[in-house]
Amino acid sequence: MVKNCNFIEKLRGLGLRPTKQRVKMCEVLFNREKTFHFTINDLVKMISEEMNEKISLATVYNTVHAFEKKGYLKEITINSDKSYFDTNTSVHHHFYDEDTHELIDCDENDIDPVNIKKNITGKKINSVEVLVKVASDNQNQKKLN
Amino acid sequence: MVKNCNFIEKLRGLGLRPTKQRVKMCEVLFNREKTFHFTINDLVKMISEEMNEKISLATVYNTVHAFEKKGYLKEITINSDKSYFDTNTSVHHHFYDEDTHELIDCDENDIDPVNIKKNITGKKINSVEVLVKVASDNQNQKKLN
DNA sequence: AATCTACATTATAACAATTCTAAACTGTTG
DNA sequence: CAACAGTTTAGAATTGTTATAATGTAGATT
Ligand SMILES: [Mn+2]
Ligand SMILES: [Mn+2]
Ligand SMILES: [Zn+2]
Ligand SMILES: [Zn+2]
Repeated sequence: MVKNCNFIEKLRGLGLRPTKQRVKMCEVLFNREKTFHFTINDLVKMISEEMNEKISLATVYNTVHAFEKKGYLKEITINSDKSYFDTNTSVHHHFYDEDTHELIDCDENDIDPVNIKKNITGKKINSVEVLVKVASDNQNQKKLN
Repeated sequence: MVKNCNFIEKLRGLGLRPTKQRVKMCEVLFNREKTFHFTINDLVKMISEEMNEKISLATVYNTVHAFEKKGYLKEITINSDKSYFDTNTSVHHHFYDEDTHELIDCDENDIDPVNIKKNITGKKINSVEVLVKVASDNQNQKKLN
């Protein structure tokens, strides 16, 4: 799903009919080098800009959830106002820029493995994810006060 | 705010009038040994059970936000469906039980300090929080398949 | 104690994100 | 080319949250 433009076959392979809406969404979502983090609204905006025909909001929700269910998108919880999604479906860490509300993926070199020393009886660990919140280091602005 | 029942003085000290709604909410929220994680709905339910008079939903929202602003509650983002709040306002890590949807605080002994090796130019780190998702270790259930 | 006023509570409306519904449409199979 | 299951769609419904504006009240002022 990460390679080039034959999303039609890829969708079929997932048991999803390759409608033009889905193919367009694949292009927007998966035809890129880097991880993409987005909200439904971001996505609707991008699609309507790139497309001459309009795509229904319901379809965007439907398709995002279909891709999520198939394991090609992952929901990321940053803030309870709205859902974020991520084309990087692995367990991974994030930086979150509180000024720009931008998410940045970490790779293995960015954060050392997290050492969990507690275990909860009868429970196994499914994921360990770190969220690092950053904001502008406003030394300059402080001087203004 | 964590001690006993003279919340009236404590509220006044914060510049908040000690109305009976606020005092009741203090009792529910802060009269406990351990950290308390809750949603607005949890709280409304608990209050209406403990109280003979009813309290307005708007007041619960107002008061939770007032306490948050004063630094006695912290919003925790677990899931984008609804907001969670935490009586532990420090930067700290959580275990999240995906079966019971329960949050458990970590203390310093539970997780080693997280070593962040990346820095983003012009940005400073405001917080580093780990979310460990756990679920029942269902070896037994697997045998049933 | 009565009055005053800024702050609080309340019911309800408004709102935004998301999900549901049911009718119209379309990709696929035979 | 049917026929059918899966898909899209507009709009309604639902949910969590915030705004509004009328009423109530804590605490100060007289
Ligand atoms: Mn928030
Ligand atoms: Mn969710
Ligand atoms: Zn990511
Ligand atoms: Zn906590």
